[in-house]
Amino acid sequence: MHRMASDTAEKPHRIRNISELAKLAGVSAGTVSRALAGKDLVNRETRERIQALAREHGFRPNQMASRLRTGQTGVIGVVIPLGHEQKQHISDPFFMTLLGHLADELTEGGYELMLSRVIPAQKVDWLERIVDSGMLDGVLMIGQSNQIETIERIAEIYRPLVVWGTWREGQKHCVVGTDSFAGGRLAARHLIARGCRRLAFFGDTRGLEIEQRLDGARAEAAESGTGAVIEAYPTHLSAQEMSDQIASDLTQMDPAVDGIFAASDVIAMATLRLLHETGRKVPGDIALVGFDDLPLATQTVPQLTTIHQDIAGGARAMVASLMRRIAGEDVPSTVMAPELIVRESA
Amino acid sequence: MHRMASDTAEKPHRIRNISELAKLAGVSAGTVSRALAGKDLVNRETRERIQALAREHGFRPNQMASRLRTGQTGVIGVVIPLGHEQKQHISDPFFMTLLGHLADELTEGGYELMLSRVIPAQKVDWLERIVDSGMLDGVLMIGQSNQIETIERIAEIYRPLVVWGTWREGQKHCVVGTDSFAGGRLAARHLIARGCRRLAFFGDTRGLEIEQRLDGARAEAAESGTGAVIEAYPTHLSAQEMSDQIASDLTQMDPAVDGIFAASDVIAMATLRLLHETGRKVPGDIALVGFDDLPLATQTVPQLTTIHQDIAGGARAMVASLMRRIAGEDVPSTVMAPELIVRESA
DNA sequence: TTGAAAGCGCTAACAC
DNA sequence: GTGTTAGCGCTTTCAA
Repeated sequence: MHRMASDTAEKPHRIRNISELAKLAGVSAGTVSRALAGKDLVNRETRERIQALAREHGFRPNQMASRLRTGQTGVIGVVIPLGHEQKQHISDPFFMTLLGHLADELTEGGYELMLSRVIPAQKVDWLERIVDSGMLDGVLMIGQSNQIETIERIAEIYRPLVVWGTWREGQKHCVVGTDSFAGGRLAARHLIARGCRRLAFFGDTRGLEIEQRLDGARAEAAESGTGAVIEAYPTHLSAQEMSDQIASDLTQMDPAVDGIFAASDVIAMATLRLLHETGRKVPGDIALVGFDDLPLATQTVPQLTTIHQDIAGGARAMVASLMRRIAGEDVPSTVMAPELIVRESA
Repeated sequence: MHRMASDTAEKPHRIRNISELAKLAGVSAGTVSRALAGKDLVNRETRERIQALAREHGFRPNQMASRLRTGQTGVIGVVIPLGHEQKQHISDPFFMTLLGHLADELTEGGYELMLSRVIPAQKVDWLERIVDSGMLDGVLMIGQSNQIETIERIAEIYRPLVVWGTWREGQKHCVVGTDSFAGGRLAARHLIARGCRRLAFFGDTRGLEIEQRLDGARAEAAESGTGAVIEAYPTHLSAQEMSDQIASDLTQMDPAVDGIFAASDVIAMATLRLLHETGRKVPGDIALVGFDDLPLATQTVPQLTTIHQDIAGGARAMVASLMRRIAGEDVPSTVMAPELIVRESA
């Protein structure tokens, strides 16, 4: 019944496009376009009148058309390739944290974010499809997975592409990431320094970054002159499988293992729980170092000693590099130094 | 500039649009369009020749143009409004898990996903801007925050909108979510059944869902006839502040508190650690129930007893409802039943 | 300061 | 089967 009141206002027929608004305002479409864009080529009075009219009718110019016309999409693609581990969920906390920061940065820069979670194995030309879609001003990739060749190939012909990941000698594409090898060294050095000699590495080395973390740790062990050794255990990335895998690794591995380097905080957290269940004290019986320094690393019992990656800074660097590449500049890769954060688990 | 040798193809000059390809193939643009779309109106031989040519030159039709023309964007907007808690990061695990599932569902349905993280306070017409952008076939919202009025207003005029959240009597917009009130009841009932009488609730009740969880718990306590009482403590959502807040709540609250209902697993996890630090055993000294049943709930020590929300099922329901709304159907809200998962913390 | 007109690249109705 | 044509809704010269 109170509804009647609102009907007294003449039913504002919905404006569908700029020329309908133009007709209403008694000007041409061009003028409306200019007015709505806030250009000062149009008379201030006319401009404000048109803007008011648009607001009143809830009209907003069609972005698709505008973008087609200008050739600028204002959209950045963020893609997460799931190459070697299809079960890996997009909700992987590290990716999500990075995605969050990316979203913040992009939004701030006035860009929209188009998210693709792709399984490269399903389509050979997955990346071509994305960069050639005509919908994107640039592409940000989270993780290289096992798709380095594809990335290199596309990077040759598509400049506005920046990838999160570890840098490798001689590569052509622009990456932003932490020095995984150095991170691995840091972890092993800490473990060895506190007396560990038989180390276990938990992680899926099919990914380049993880492989380099292991390589770094191995290099450190070898050069330590302590005779410390590292045995690697492949770890699946999906939650349940990871748990099962770690549980079985834990029972089957050499009981003399006194230190574990987990390739991520998520793996470390699962390991922590499983260790607790089998009655082994951390760090008393076994020391444990994680990787990433996610927020959750401070919430475990004991808190995780881990290798810090500057995720927010990385996101900023990715977006900054991408912007410069969109502008035509050639931007080199960014390698950030990892940092050991000593908490309680090692 | 003159075109000297056009046919010898010494340099694979990049094809820029459909008519360039048409010229190359010796057909019209229309035919190329049809061929590339795989329509069987064109001669199979011609079609294959054109497709081969396109592949050879790495040509892909401009999506922006195609979408403008057809009026179908193939893009779904996923928006996360950060109303009452601007510090809440997009990487909130619950949102991210839901987002992951949404991405899976949408990708499967052939849709792209455009992600917006918005702070409604900064722009009154934030939702209008999104739905009127002309870039989206539909919008999915994760969480209602304190923006119910805005959502209701837009839902009246924009049909393809589905929101994750709790359902409230008389609302107009389409939500998919768990019955928060029932979830609150479940948590309180369990706590009371195991003997707790002085309960604390940790959560930010400015969000409708959280408020209803508390209401449900209070209703259950009142009806239990046991004299159980619940005191609520507001909790901030950003990681560090949350921790500090809980720490101070824990020291200041009535020492007789024997059960805690945390509004989310993330809050529960932080509480667990803080309780441990102050030497209180869970569930021995204090029982603890979380909410959400995120993967991390199984990785804490002790594992979290929590209220399960079917996130994957919810994502599926959201996408399904949205598709039907896009098709013009009117789809009612979906309320899923919460489920108590008893693990170790209570 | 404004209007007219020419597209951006693609699709689909209508010819032939 | 394939070509022609007329836009989708907007921006931007070019004129006036």
